[in-house]
Amino acid sequence: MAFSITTWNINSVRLRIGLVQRFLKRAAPDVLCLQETKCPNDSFPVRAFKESGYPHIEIHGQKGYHGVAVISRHPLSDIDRRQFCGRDDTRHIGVSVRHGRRPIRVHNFYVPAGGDEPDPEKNWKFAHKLDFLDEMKAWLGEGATPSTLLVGDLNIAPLETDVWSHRQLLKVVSHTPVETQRFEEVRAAGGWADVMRTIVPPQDKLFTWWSYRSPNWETSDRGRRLDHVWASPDLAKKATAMEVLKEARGWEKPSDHVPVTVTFK
DNA sequence: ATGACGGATCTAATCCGA
Repeated sequence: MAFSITTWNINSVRLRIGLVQRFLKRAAPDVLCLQETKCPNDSFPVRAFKESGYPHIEIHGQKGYHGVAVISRHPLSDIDRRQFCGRDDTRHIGVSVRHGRRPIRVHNFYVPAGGDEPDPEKNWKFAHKLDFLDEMKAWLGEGATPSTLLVGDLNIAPLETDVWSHRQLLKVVSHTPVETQRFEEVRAAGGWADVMRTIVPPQDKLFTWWSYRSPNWETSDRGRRLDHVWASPDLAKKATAMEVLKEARGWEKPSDHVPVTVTFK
């Protein structure tokens, strides 16, 4: 039985509920993981998702900033809303999806962006980002649990081909060596496979985000791969397809991130 | 090197994103 999952930083779920519905009608994933919902739990557009055929909804939101949600065709259980770095942020939700013989555990993350200055001494946001990654590593390390996925906006572009210019972004937050090394440590500690890169070879450029600040985002194509799908090895072996819906960046009033969908057999 | 845009918020100017 095939299973598909989408991760999408939506940058306000209420503002873009129409775009999300359009996407669901077209791509019809089993599970949709959203980040930056920017929406308190009591004003989440639950009804719109139910009308789109997604009755199972678990949210972890707050007013104004951050916020994650899992939207599913299948029942969800064992909900975990974890705090990181002792802060009352809404950057994680874990669920188990009832599907096939054994449930699929899904962790949906919104890793801190890290601010402008890539120096933890001068910039507390960057220090927070590094601490957050260390805490992810400690919590999810010690080998991946089978049948588990970790998706989300991890706010790091790890490979040279995950940015439009490796050389020009080495000192830009999201692609600095301290971040890309940390990213790799978290991935390796958990035994996760970078599924997008098992489908698209590492030598090919692959982006999921294009800045709002470039009016000609498509022709200049100065993107980064900030959104990720990681899988435990047993699931990674079953990945059959991956789509980055670049077209969504050109929709009316778009998010600056596009949806990433992976299908498993 | 800077600034370019866009969203949320006690709807005006400020913080934040990456």
